[in-house]
Amino acid sequence: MGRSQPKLKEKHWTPDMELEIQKVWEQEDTYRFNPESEKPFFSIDTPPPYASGKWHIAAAIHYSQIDMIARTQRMKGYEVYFPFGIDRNGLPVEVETEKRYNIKMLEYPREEFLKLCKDFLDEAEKDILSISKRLGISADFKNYFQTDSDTWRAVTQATFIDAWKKGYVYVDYRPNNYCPRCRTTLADAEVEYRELPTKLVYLKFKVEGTEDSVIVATTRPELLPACKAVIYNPEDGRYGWLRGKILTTPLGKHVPVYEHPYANPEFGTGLVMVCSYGDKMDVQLFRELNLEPTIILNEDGTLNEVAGKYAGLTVAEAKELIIEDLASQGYVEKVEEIIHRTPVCWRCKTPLEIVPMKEFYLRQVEFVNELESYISRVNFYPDWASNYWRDWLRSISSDWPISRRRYYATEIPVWYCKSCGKAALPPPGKYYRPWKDDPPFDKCPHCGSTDGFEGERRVFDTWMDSSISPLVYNGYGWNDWLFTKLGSSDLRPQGKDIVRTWLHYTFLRVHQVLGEPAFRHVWISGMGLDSRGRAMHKSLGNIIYPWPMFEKYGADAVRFFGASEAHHGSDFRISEAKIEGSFKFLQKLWNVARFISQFEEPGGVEELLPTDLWILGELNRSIERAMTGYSKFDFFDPANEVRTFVWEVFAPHYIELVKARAYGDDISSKESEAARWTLHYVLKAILRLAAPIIPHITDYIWRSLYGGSVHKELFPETREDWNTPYLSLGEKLMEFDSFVWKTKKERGLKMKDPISIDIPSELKPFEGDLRRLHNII
RNA sequence: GGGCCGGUGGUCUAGCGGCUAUGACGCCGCCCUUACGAGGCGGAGGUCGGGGGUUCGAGUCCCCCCCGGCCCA
Repeated sequence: MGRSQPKLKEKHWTPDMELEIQKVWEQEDTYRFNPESEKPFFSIDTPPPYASGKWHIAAAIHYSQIDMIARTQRMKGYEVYFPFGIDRNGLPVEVETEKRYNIKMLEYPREEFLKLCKDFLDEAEKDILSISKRLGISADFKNYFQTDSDTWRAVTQATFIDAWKKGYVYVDYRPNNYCPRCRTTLADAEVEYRELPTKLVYLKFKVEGTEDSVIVATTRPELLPACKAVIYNPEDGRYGWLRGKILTTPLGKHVPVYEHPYANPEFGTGLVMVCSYGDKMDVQLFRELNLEPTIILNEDGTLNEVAGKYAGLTVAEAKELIIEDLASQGYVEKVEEIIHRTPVCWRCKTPLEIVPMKEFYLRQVEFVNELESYISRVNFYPDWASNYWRDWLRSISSDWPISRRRYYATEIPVWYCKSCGKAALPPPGKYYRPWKDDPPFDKCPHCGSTDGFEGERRVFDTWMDSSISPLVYNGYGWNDWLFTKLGSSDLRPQGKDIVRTWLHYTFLRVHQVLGEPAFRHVWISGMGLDSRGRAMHKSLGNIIYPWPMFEKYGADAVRFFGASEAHHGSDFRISEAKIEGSFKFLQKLWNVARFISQFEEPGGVEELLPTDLWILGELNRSIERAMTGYSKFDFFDPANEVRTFVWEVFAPHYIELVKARAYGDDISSKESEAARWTLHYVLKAILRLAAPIIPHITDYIWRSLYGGSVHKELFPETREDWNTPYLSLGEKLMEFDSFVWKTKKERGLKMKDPISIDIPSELKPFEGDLRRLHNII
């Protein structure tokens, strides 16, 4: 009869069954990348997650979506290179290490501090790797990358040496964002802004040669010793009479007055003090007005001897004291408490200062036009996401300061000749640590001296490492054979929040190395928010952690939720109730498969009945819609299409209609075979269609019923011969089912009780199946 | 202050000038029907962010504003 015990024994799908299938994947090495493959390659520039703190569910969902991209491309016939990396460089680990051991990095032996950082990273890394594996990420975890490995750092240094030779690197002394806590220069891209309370102090300035005085409002009275001018807006009628006048500051210094549009008439009194340097505007004004800056800050954020009696104090201390002093001398008109938009360090949130320092710069201003031309050569998903990058490119006005006065990062590979002082660079290819190692040469290339060298102690901005990920992953600098095959990565997946850093710097660096766009595809995702639409933060207590979700519902439920919640690119809200809802769908799919698994799959079929052709037509339509979503790396439509098809159409209508036929009681074997063949055909198509999104349950079912792995299959294709006129009757058919069920309920009949009811003439083709289902007499 | 994206029942979503605005999840009743940690039937719930305008007719086109997110100044 073709009917037996279900091949799927378990009555329910449970999360621990995912672990079984993961074990099989590991043993089989199911996702192994074969560099010798004849298939076209597709390589993904996996974002290396930072090894610190715990992952929350939004990060897990983000990575599961990236995994869906990899799986999609495999099922489209590509040989997919899906590396995995862990980001371990930079400030966060230093800050964490300082906190954990209650030490200060700069007062701690460098070598030992690095060791403490490494221990911390090794530990944090484990959590990320285990979550990623539990999610079913099909990346290569056996050969994962670390951004602090000798290999990676050697490539970072090699690309720097390359840039140096090409003239893209220079050293300059200029005012920069400076974090007094981390004691390092920061790039514009690393600056964040906070609304912080501060004091707005109204100070009295005398107008020289008159008895008049004017009031200047400032949030930075402690910079008064470095005040070099006062400005007002040319539109501001109150101050026209000040043109060309000299003011005397409360400290007795004489400063000129200028008209300048930067002065905001609405702020304070409309008169603005120009100091070196209160903010970015001051930097600009010193340049434009050709003023001579006076440096008032030390590297540790305290004031220097220029500040006179305030020397040695921190900015905050000096501010309080100077307000007090000036007030007692009658110079303070009033003090207001205001909320001020303050630049802070992206990592430690300390308010930044502007301090001139000698730093290495990588040229980017001169590349902006070429980079912008890449926007039209690269596919963005969603397409409007390219705006994020375009806007940033158009706002770039200065080069990238790449040197940092930190420890846990890639060292700048430069030695300075003790005789002539000039910089000497080693040959590329090795990892160099100039602060502790001797240079690989003993003669100065500039002056020929053999007096020895001083090693550079500074390190690179961590984005110098991250920005070459598509090169390092693919073999550049360590496996030429692989890199020749793969080139730079094909696709960059990342969040929208790091476009100005990771995406921009990558395009810049790869352009400088290869002279072409880093990627063909850029996939920018939205942010995962809590159920009320807020970002998840420790301080809000709204973080959902992944492990409890895995234990209750499994990775596939989390993944399916992540795919079905929102279209790609928009922010999405995460709630446990919805993950539970996804789990219910998996249950439904399991039971559908379990039901079908009791029937032998016929080797072929002679003739299909109208009901069979109808569902195959529906399947065609679902495949088409799902594939449109997959082609845009948007998993919303595929997930919802599969769910709707299985839950709303296939299970409640088709399966019910052909159940009797499939069982084969009182029916010709030909007709029974048609039903059984169709059931299996549809199930196989559905499993393949859903496999990238829910890889565990689909593979478990596939292996149990058909052998081999669903992940070695290609996507199902539509078939023209399934597009029959029966498809257009589907809606009527399902409406009629509901009508009969409703009528039986109204008449107090049980579902299998016989009923006398007219079948609409247009549904005559389905008459046999309808009569058997509803017991129509 | 500027840019980008979005704003359709609690949540997600269809809609892309034309009948009383889709569907799902969730919620509330009633029922039980051997693939089903399910299912069936019914129900509540929406000023389509607000205001103007174009049109015979607007979630749907135009303008202004408001709100949210991200980015920038």
